[in-house]
Amino acid sequence: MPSEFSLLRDLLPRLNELSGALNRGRLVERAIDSTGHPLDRPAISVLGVLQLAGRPMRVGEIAHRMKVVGPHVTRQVNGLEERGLVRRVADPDDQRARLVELTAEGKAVTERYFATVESWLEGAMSAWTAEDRQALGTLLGRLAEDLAAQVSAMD
Amino acid sequence: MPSEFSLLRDLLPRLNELSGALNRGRLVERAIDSTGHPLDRPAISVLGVLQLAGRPMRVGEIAHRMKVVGPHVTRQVNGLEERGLVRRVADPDDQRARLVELTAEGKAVTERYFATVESWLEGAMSAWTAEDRQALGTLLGRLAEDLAAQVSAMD
DNA sequence: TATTGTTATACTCTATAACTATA
DNA sequence: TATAGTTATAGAGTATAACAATA
Repeated sequence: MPSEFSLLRDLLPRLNELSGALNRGRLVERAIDSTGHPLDRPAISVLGVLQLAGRPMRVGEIAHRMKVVGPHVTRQVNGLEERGLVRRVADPDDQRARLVELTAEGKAVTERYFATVESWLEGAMSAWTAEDRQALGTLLGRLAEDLAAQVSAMD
Repeated sequence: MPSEFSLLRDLLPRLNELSGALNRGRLVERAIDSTGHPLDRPAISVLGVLQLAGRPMRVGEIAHRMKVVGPHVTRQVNGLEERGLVRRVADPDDQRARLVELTAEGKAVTERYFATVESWLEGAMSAWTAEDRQALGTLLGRLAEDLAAQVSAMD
């Protein structure tokens, strides 16, 4: 009989391969090329957070979603503002804070980026059934949740 | 009816959450603490490659498996050698090259690390059925493969 | 005094370039 | 001249510390 399924031997290497395929293929970098702006990964990540939120956000809020610290977002926003992709506006509720919002060009750039990424994913998974897509999404979500719970339990 | 399953909305965020859960929890760093050596991620990665291969390897071979360039591995091996976790021995087949092999202490450290990681994975996934574990492994492997093929097709 | 954000600095990981030694 | 490895340097990404302004 075949030896039992092992998380260490059978699951961890798959996770490594996946992250390798994403990095090695420089998929993010190629999708950024399609935007016409020389952005880097954290910059496009800021744009993506704003786009998905669909509203202006504080620096601290963006940092929280990206799981990074504030100063890092400040620097990215500075660069994006210089390029005219975001602007800072006053926060009516708190004069200490300002809100970061996408400009029209920023929105267009982000939409081009997302469209490119989606078309590649569709290309890679064209042979997948709807059931398998759904199953992967569900299982991945569950793993992320269970790992987060495990981490909490360890603290 | 519910809107259709979207790779962009339903799969990509799950991948992000997973990588977030792994990084945010600093799982690798905690597992390293269990080894009793102040190693960093690339260093433990070199040890893991050697352990999984089960034989001495060339620097270039290690770099290939880690998907990084040679000089990076050289630096890691230098550090590991100073700590007595690996040693360099002559390659009988090619005098230009040397082989990197684990010392007894290096093996012990790697085994402690792997055991810790596995116990956490087991803890996180204790409620998972064997079928779901297997399904996730299979689907992840397939996704990694299909993405790699997509990248090849784009070159 | 607590919180939001910024500036300045430093650290980790990985890459490129130039060089040495052997094939 | 090609290949394996090393040394030195540089860059991207993110963190910590110190500070300013407002609550």
